[in-house]
Amino acid sequence: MSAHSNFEAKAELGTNATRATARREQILAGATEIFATKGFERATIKEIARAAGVSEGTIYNYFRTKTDLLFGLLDQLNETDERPAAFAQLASGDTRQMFQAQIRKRLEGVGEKLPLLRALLPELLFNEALRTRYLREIVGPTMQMAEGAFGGLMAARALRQADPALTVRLVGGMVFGVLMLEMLGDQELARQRDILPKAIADLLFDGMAPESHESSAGSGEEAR
Amino acid sequence: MSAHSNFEAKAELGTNATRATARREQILAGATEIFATKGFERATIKEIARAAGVSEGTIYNYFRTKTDLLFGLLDQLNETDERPAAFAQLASGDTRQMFQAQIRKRLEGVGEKLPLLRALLPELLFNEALRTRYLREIVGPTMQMAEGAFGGLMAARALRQADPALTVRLVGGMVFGVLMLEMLGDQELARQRDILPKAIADLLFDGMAPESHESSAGSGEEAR
Amino acid sequence: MSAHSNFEAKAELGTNATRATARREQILAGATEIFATKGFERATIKEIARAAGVSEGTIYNYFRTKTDLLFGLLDQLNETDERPAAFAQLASGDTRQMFQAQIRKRLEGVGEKLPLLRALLPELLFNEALRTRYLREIVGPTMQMAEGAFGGLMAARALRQADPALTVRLVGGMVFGVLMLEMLGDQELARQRDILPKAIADLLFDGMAPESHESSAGSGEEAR
Amino acid sequence: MSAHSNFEAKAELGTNATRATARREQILAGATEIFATKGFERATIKEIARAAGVSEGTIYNYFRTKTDLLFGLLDQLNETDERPAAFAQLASGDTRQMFQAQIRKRLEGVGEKLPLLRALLPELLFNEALRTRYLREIVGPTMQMAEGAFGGLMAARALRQADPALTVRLVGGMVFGVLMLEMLGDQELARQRDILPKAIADLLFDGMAPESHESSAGSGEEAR
DNA sequence: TATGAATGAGTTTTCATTCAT
DNA sequence: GATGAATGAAAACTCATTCAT
Repeated sequence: MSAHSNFEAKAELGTNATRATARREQILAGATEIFATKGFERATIKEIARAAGVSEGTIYNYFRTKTDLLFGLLDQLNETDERPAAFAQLASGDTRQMFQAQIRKRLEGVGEKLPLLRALLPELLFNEALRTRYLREIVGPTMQMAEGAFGGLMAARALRQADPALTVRLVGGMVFGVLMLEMLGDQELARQRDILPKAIADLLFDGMAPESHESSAGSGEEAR
Repeated sequence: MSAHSNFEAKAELGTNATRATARREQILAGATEIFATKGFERATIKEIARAAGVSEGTIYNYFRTKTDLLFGLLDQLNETDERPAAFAQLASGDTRQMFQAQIRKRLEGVGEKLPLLRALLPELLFNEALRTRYLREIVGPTMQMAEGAFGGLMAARALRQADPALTVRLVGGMVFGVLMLEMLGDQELARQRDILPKAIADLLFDGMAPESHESSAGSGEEAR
Repeated sequence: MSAHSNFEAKAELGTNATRATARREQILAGATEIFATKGFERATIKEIARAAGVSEGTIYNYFRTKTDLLFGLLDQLNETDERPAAFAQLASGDTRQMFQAQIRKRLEGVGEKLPLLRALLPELLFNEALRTRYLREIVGPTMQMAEGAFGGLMAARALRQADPALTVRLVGGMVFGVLMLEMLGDQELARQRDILPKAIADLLFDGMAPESHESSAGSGEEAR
Repeated sequence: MSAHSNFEAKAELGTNATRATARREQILAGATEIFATKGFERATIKEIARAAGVSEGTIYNYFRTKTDLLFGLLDQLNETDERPAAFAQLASGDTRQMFQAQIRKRLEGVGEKLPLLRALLPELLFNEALRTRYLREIVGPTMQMAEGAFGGLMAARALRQADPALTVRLVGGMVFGVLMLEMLGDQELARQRDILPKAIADLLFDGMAPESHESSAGSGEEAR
């Protein structure tokens, strides 16, 4: 997204109510871009305004402070999320296939929101209020949903017996950590990105039963 | 570490050469404390000086800029590391036990350096030079060593056949990600912190072979 | 005067010409309220608009700049003034009684306009143009009229012989200064506010003649 | 005081302890000058810094905020005050002469501090905290002292019988109000400034007794 | 005429860095 | 070497004013 890509956005604005919403999103897009590039503190309102195609003053008509922009990003993260549907399907069909597909979808979804994550993550470590809201609104619900799905699979003997809460955190942490490693510039991961879902699925399901071993070796979705 | 705990450090200084080194470390300790608490940008030299028990001017006798302090932390991360010895032992004895112990040790080691990590991590995302050095000096060597160890285990059929490079990243990412989740305030992980090494080992080794299954169920180090 | 008390004023407007005038006054009322509360600089057009029940843009249809609002207040001060009649009556009847009554009336009049005064006064010190107009249009005429009245009284031996111009300024200054002391929060004055006119009259007339002494002690209007 | 008159002040600084004090006063002098000229809000830190001969940053090494500068002025007003001695002498000698001399001294004293007053006065109306401190630290003590002195005179029959508290406020208000009128540009007062003390004394003492009348007419201190 | 969103100049304040002592 | 006062560039934020609707 170029720093000037939003300049014509004004023309597209519709009714009075939607204009405000559109303007808000326009600004948040600019903020995401700059925050993700330089981090929250090093980003200046001037830059964000330029990237969003508005004046500095306008930003303050929509967000009370620079920090409010950060919280605005959280809201956006919330809105663009279709977690609910995501895990529901896990329980049906060939579990391993479903799981692998699910992981792939999650990775892609996160990939799209990577800039948003890069923008938020460092601040989450230092801003207590932001962290609390993130935990309550994003991490918490996701974990609960996943625990349910994992618990279901385990009950159905479709997954190795273990503590669902812990397992979910291990898998979630793995996805999260692998993503961070990639953000940090690990080349190997970038290269093998396509086999990642399969590798993760293998790790989880190989422990299930003897026959799962061959499945790991020969079957499954090909890396795209 | 209290903000005033270093005030008397000056008295303990020895020879001329070591005095300078000690002073450097004194300053880096202060920097770690403050960076970890407030992040790099929000930390001020004044605060760091106070935490380190020196004056602002003195800091500039040892570090050219505030950013150099950050790079100084990297050096410190390097020094305190005994990675070499760490993975060497993996190849011998009961692999699973060793692995589990190893993971535990790693987690504890990282735990000690958590402040250092909190201080560095966010900046790694935005400071290209820092990131490059981190990858070259820390991540790279660690990964290579671990790849060697994992590769050895796999060759000895002591670990499930898979791409060692990818496996190492999955495991490393998991440790890393789980740590981040905990830093973000996940309560469940904090509660189960002691079983974590076993859970990770189970995940890795259960996929191995039929007999490993019972090992997962009955054996193993108890949670402390 | 509540911040929302003027919202329905629009409905009461009459002919085209008076509508404009009414709107002007509506705005000036809002300006007075806010200026008096926060001072000229700290008052914002947005606040004034809200207090006046109009939009910011509308204010600029009636006043070219924020400073023009200030000058508008001067005009209002002029209009509400019935100084002419005020001093005329001084020359007749029991001078002391009349004087005392007059002072009381003046104090009450000023009391009503206190917000206006609070709004204007500080700016008078720093805005040369405003001050000049204030002197020419308000202070000057008032002083002249009062000088005439005082001069008349002195000529009629109804008042101690003295320079009328100076005496008027002493009395005017006293009224003014006492008012300021009260605005600054002096409690004693607030408590004795009702006897003030008598005390001032006593001060002025006791110097007249021997018999005025007892008048000071026993007679006179009671404090309400 | 010109905007650049303090540039060489730095050279005159002495010991470490006094340097800080001198720098503080240097800054307060600049603040007084600019506040008195343009008012608190319109004054900018940049201007004050230039007038004080320091950089903007330096001001913030001595005062936490712009408002703190204002409170610093209050402190200065306190220090330069020799009220205590002032009223003590009233009780002795020819009361009227003493009083007149006292008023003259007060007027001169206030004259010196006129810039300080101009700087503070408008803000006193709108800044509650400032006003409270001003009342407690300046107005209150002054009034109490004067009440004592006036009460003493009245008890000694050297002054017309009246409520001392109210009388003090009338006289104080008169001095204050006359000063304001002069600040507002009244020419008459500027012209008669020298006779002011006598005129005020006359007003107060003529009400005393028959023989005081001639004193008012023929005697007394000549205008300088 | 009335509206209120948009603008950007101008303000206070912070803080890395320098340098005289 | 050590100190910490001085500096001024740069940032967040405010608000009078404009102007399209």
